[in-house]
Amino acid sequence: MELGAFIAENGTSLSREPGQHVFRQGDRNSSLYFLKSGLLKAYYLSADGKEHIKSFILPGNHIGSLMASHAEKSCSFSLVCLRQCNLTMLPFSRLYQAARSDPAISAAVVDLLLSFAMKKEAREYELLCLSAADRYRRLVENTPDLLKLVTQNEIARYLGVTPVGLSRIKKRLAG
Amino acid sequence: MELGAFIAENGTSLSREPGQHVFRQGDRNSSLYFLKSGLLKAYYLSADGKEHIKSFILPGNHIGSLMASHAEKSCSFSLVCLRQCNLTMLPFSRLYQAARSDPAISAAVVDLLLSFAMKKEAREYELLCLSAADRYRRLVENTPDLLKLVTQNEIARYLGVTPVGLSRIKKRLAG
DNA sequence: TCGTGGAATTAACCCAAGTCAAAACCTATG
DNA sequence: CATAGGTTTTGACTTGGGTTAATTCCACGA
Repeated sequence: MELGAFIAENGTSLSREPGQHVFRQGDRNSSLYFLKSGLLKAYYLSADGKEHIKSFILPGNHIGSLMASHAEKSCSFSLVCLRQCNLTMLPFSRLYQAARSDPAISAAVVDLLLSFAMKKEAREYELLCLSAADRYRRLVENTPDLLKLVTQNEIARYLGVTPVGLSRIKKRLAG
Repeated sequence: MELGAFIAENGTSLSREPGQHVFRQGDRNSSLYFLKSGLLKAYYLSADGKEHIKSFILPGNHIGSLMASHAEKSCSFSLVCLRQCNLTMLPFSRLYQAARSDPAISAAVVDLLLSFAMKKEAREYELLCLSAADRYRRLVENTPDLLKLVTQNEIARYLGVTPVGLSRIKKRLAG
């Protein structure tokens, strides 16, 4: 992958222990992160202290705050390690600069944004059209491996229900 | 705007009457549409016949099915005119082709995808973290003009509640 | 093997929102 | 005006999920 090579060459490596943050909601962080190994959790913390999980990031995937990178705003979510993580960090600006002169990089950036947009669109669909029970069923079907990596507690907050709620949903589906 | 000029030159114009579709859920349509005037509604129709509104498109904005354009899939939603519409249509492929040779176009495509991704991300946030009442309040604050353009019925399905539900929410907020 | 702490389940209660159906309200048209 | 259409509101009932707190389950280390 072109982009992977570029990031590997130009980015800086970092590693983090479980529980450590890569960045926090409110930070100014306009970098793109590539996860080499480990497991990340991207989450929102609402005013009343409730956690809502935006996504889990598995090795081989990218993450970064678009808002902070492009809208002169601060990060709208936090990024924390659930496992020991090895990442590569690269400022978005450096990537765009490279894209300007190298068509292959440019195409890779388009691909990256595209796959990102499609993921977000799929999630929008699930949150808008499906019930919590349906979302859980889908998760079990599509990414059963994730269930083994994180607690049910976190699955619940990813699906948009409370842990208690998810427990009941499971019971209903099983019964 | 570079991109606007390119689309205007290379795209084909079309117009549609209220109620007519630009494309339907299940279609193979890999074009990007630019709305010159009118009002569009992008919506999902679920298996049990329920409509969920993905977004409203106002003049000056773009819309198209990323899924259909890039994942060899069919459109996951339908696009219909709520008013008389004037659009410009351009196959995504033509855009990418142009982007390969013209850095300005390439940058514009990146911008387009970026703003698209950010919109989707904001919507994901609202659906995941906010209550229906909060989403309604936000809508009233941020896009009050939209309330005048579409029925409350449609606002409800955009917010993820039933028309009856929204009526009650309004009452509660007012009381 | 026993405790200890976190995770998951269960129970009891409440409220928001769905459903269905009826009523009230518009707005345009003949 | 009067009516017919669609839109919004209201009512009565049901249900899914939140909240809190108690209980059970489990994994792990002393």
